[in-house]
Amino acid sequence: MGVEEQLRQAIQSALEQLAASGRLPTDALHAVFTVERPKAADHGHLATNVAMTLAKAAKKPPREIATLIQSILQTEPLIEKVDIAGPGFLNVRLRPAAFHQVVADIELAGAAFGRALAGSGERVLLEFVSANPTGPLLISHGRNAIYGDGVGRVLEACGHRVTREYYINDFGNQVRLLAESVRASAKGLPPPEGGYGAAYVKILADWIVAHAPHALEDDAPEGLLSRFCISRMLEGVPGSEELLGIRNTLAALGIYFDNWYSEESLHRWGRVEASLAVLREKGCLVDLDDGALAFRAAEGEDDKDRVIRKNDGKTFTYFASDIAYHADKVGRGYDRLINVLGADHHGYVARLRGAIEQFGFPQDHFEVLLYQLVSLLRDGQPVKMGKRLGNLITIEEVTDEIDAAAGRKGAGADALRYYYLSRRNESPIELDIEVAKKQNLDNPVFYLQYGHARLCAILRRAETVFGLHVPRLTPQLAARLVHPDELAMLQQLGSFPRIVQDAARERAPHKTLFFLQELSQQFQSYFTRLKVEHDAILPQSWLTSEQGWEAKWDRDKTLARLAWVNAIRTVYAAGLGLLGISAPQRMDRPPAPEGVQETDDELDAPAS
RNA sequence: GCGCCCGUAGCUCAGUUGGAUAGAGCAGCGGCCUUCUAAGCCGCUGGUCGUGCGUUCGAGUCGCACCGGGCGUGCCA
Repeated sequence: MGVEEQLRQAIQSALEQLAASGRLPTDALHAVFTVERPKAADHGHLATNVAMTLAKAAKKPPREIATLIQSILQTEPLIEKVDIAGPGFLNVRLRPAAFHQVVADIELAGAAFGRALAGSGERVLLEFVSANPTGPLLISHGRNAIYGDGVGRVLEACGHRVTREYYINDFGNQVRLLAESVRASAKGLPPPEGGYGAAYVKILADWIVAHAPHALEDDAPEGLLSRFCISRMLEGVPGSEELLGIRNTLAALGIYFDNWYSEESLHRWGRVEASLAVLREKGCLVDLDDGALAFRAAEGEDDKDRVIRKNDGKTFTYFASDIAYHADKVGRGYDRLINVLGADHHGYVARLRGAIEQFGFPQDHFEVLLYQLVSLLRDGQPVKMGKRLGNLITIEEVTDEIDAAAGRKGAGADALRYYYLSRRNESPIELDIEVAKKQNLDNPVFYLQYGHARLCAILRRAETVFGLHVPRLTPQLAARLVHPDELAMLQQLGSFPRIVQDAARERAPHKTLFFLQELSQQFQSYFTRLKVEHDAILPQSWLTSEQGWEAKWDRDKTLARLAWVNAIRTVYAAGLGLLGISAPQRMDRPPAPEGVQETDDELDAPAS
């Protein structure tokens, strides 16, 4: 348990005592208050506003309530001092032992530290990405993929059972247009009106000519040619650098789906008609005068009728499929349905909600997580990107370049994940493609990973050079952990479970990222300071070069710090795991760029 | 017109169900490597939190109005 939770419990029991003795009203027990680390160091380790939030209900001035609570808290063995400040804040100083407890929790839980107990959660269907398989995944799709997966990971950490699902729009007009564009390309003709003209269409066409030429003879809308096109878009064209396939692109980002759900199958199995029959039964279908069929949501759900079948009497809109699809989701018995959509779809949410309600699913368990769109720039200029235009920027185009700059496969995926997860989903993003590709060793994601690698390096060196394994933090060793920075970091580690829960509850994986950023900063600052102060964790050569150095060596302090380092490393790795960012055990110093020392010469060189 | 999202340092963004003197990264300037990884550390510079009212002990945070930007308001997906 972190110190925040310990203090929270102490306050709660203090309130119980005060209520029992009649010094506070009984509703004080339900007080809502914060326990937080104050920004100013002289405000102690923790501060709470409990006296202020109670003032109204207790009909007493905040400082008077604060005095009551103070007198009880001061008897707590782990509390050193309690001050009353300002309008009624309680500032609390803790004894070092209060901070040490979290290490035992981390030792016990290991990589599972921060996760909530299993079994307490819900069965969640998380639908995300679901990009049309009529083109490769673009950099803008990356936000959906990475945000959705981040939400999934953090929900899982809180005990929910998450099923990740990708809805494949393999039916209808866009698929037909892709197939026709491929057919045209195979014949050396330009794409049809509204068709696809990007380079990948040619690659698709070449593959089909080489491996399935008979498909070109099939003119049916959902026929062989469409099927081949979709499967190649999903699985990739073997040997092609440009058409890796959506599934492989996602895998390279560390994103895996449990289900790939076909829209076409809904039609093939009559699920669309079946779900419409249910709606007809409920009386929420409307036959329009021109022959079209529309859905009318319950009062207050949506503002107009939405067409399901066009006025030709036979062509279904995408909404028809979505009704059937969501009816199916409801039927599969999940506790919660979550859809991740770009903000450009938000006008669609009301009708979807209206339809789901008709299938008897509780409204407050259906969530649509909207993220704001990514607008692309190239050197500061807006880039217009459409699947029918030529200038597509794929995910690989960006990640490959970062891989190359960092000299490591996967660096680009880590960098992209960091980039998208470092913003709230409501925050619009302007992504300059040239800047993104140039992200080099200054990339903030490497800062995080470097911190982890450093921790690993300490533990590795302890073993290989000194034969020291990470010990359990016994009380004897804990007594050697008193450096204020060490205690502050333990405080930070203790808040991790709370951060994870907040991130899950608010569907805000970026909170984990900012937590780690702060942890990294604390550690790397501490690490350098010890070096300067000649108080390194492991014995240094200035010590070991002397005869009988071991007599001067504070072995317990080293051991205590190893336990401490290992606790940080554990939380670090857990946090990176929640972000889907890799946690390298080693990051060797990159070679110094050549020619750096020559730069002055140019300035000093006499003009010739 | 109406609906949703956003507006915080030069740039990119955090800001814990309203808390004390609003933070970080990048960029800029100045320092720190014979010793556990310098992909690092320390310091400095940088703010009318879009504007104005209101709610209260207290507002970047909540309410209203306005300004500015994005998206939506398709029988496209």
